[in-house]
Amino acid sequence: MTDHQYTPQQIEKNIQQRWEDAQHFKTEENPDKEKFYCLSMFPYPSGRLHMGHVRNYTIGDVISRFQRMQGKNVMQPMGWDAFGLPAENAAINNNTAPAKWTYSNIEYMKGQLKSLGFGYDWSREVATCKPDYYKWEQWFFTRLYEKGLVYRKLSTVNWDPIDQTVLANEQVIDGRGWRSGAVVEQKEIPQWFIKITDYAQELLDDLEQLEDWPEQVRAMQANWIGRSEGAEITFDLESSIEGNESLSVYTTRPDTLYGVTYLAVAAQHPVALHAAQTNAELASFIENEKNTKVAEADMATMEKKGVATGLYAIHPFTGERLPVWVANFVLMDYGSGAVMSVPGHDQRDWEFATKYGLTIKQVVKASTESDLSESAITEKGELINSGEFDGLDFQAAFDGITQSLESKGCGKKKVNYRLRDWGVSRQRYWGSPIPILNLEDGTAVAVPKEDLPVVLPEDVQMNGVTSPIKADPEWAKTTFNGQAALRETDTFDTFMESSWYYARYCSAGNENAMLDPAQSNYWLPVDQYVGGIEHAILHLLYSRFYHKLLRDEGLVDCDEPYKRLLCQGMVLADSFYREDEKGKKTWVSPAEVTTEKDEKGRIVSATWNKDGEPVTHGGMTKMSKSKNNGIDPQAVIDLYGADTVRLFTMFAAPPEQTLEWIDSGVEGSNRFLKRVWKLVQDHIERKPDVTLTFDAASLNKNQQALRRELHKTIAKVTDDLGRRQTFNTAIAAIMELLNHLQKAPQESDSDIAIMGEAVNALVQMLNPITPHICHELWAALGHTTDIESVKWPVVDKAAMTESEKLIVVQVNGKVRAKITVAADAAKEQIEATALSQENVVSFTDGKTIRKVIVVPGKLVNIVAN
RNA sequence: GCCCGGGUGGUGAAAUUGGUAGACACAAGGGAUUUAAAAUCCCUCGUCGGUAACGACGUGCCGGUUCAAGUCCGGCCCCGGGCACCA
Repeated sequence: MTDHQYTPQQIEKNIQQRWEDAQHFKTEENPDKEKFYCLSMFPYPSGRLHMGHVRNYTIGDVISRFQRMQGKNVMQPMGWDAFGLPAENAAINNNTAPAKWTYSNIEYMKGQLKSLGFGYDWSREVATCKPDYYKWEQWFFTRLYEKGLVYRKLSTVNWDPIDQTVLANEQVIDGRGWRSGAVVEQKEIPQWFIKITDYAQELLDDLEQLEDWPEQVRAMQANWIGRSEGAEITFDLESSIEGNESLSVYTTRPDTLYGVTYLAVAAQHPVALHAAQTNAELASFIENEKNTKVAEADMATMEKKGVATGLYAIHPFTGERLPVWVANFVLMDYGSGAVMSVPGHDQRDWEFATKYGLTIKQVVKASTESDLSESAITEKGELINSGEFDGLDFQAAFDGITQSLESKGCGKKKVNYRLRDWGVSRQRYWGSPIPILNLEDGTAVAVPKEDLPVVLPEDVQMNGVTSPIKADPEWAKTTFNGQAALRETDTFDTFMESSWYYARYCSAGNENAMLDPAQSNYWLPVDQYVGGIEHAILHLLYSRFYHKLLRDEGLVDCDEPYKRLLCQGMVLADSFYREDEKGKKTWVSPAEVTTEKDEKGRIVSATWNKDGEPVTHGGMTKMSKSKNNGIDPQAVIDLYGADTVRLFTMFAAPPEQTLEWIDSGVEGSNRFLKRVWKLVQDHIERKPDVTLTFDAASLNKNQQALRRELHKTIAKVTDDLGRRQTFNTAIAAIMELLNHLQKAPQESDSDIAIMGEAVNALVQMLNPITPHICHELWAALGHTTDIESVKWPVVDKAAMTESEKLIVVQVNGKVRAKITVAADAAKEQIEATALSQENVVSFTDGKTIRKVIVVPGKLVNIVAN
């Protein structure tokens, strides 16, 4: 017998304990059942769950429980993205070791996840900082190394000259080291790269398969990959430089070749460096550029600057002498680090040419009146001043000129990508060691499989400057085939761990292999992935890349890791601040503010509870530390229970939109659950006979209407939770149903029987969203089987059919009357009824009826004038 | 600059295939119950006019297609996100 009061805290604790004891959410491969793999992005164990986590994981749990109730074999795992810089910082601040801090956070947050009732299979839990996880990542990296997909090259890092250490980008604040305050320098050190560019085309092409991904994410990935079609063109130099007789450029506009009036190279280009040896002005320009890159890297519209090298190249078709310039807008790491400049048809080249008095030549006809002294003509069009190619359109000119270049051996079509290879070296401590040995003879080898994992020591002292494995000279020392060797002391980018965790869940704990294909091929691809939009590019792209690497290693057999993707929106809350004389804002937590509202409900004034003095309302902003407006989920769970938090989170906005956290809205959600509780308890108190049935044919009008309402709701909720994933409208439909049920009289046996049908369905439909209260009510309704293992309510089509329909009557598109007609009424009859309506008559009076449109079951539109 | 989203009551939103704009909820106002409060229940709630029935207007702006437009098309304004000297 259940309580008359809804007491979420007690109910929730009991059921969570039962789930845990019974290992209720543990899953195994079962070929007889359709599988469903639902994955939420695993959290970084920062200490406490925030509202963003709650939203993310509630969405995942609702989908999981819904799919479970569709009879599928649902796996929903959870783990920890446990490596990363914050642990190092926290360790220093708390005088502990990153490992200890991380493990205790995991412990706490795991408890929080359980208190929200998420149905995770904890037997598959992974923590990426554990050797049994990163061992396989290291092994896989050595496989890639052997396949030639990994290479080492010099690459730039942020260098703190006082601390003598490498800084991560987030440790550089306004160009200075976060701890030392020293001006950060750029330094070149050898780092490891994985050849993601080898897969650029496939990563681009396969985006088309991802029909169930948000369009936005696909567009962002396509932009990031940045494919462009053009030509590589080689210009002979007038005189050779250090054995090089030519200069190669990349262009997407080979059609404008006749408009080239100069070439431009990057400051780091070998040609530039060579010329600088005998050109002091150029040398200082190059030196200056080095510094500018550091201090003004974010300047979006930097002035176009350059210096002539004094060198000349020869136009492959006209033989003209083209001066070679060094320009600050040419990027060394895109294309070949050199461009052909067509100031007549490229705005950037035009600005540069105008500034330095270089020739501007028109070779494409302008469609409108354009003046080359105003700006470049960038549209594509018919060629002029281009010798034999005059009169060709863009495509014909593109093809003709590249073919001609190719036959002369000085050019060819080329596809370029914006995407760069993935640099995976980090000079941090709290990450997986890179499994490479540097031998005395200067060569590098992969750590042999039997010596893996290269274990990261966990019991360390952090000094805040140098990584403990770099600070300890002994750690790196080892041998390889009798030869002295030094271990790599850099660690992997943490994206390495998060790129394959989804697959490891399928074979979690396997000590003999990274993945067991029998398991991964049963579960993969992930059917539903849920996470934040902030991972739209890097994580999702690296992860897709890694999946293809796993496929090519024979560990998985599908092409893409995530079938359907849902990116949830941010969680916002009111923010409040106080400004001092200097304009510095101090943010006050909304939990400590009392607000006054006008009759429209808008905040007109706010005071800080601590001193009773006013604070300014800063509007609804993303919950963040900087705005001090984070709402602690734990406090809300303690007050209202997890079900209320889950319900509000899913109801207040569609999942991909921003969610405004409103206390009164949370109360409203709690109110709804209390009403559900009361409705079901009232029904139970009528002591309904479980065998009580009704004869569908002999129901009165109101009873029929109620059943119609119920079955329409079942159809809508099923579609909203499954196909549409608009959880907010599913909940609205259930609320509407509750409103109807509350008003339904309970006089006859058939009244009670219909109510029984309805409350059972309602509890089932609500279960994915608020599982605790639903499990409790389900048991109270006398069921002994688990609510999630019984069949999802089925739509009774007969109950949905209406004998009469409400039809809207419009005159010239405006509603003038509403009529009720028999569902099978003939068109003519509907038309006649519509035309006889008093209001319709008055609006058509004196007019001629031109046309009558009848949309069966919906509306009649009478066109008259 | 380029590429995606989006703009609907006091507020969050709904309207799925072009067919009753504002479901559901929050806030607000009024009432019942109560010694009182909380809780609960009932009513009103886009704007303007009207006691009402009802009417006019109304989905960022201008125009178009259509019997019918929040929804489709063209142009513009504003907001959010992503990318950006990418040749």
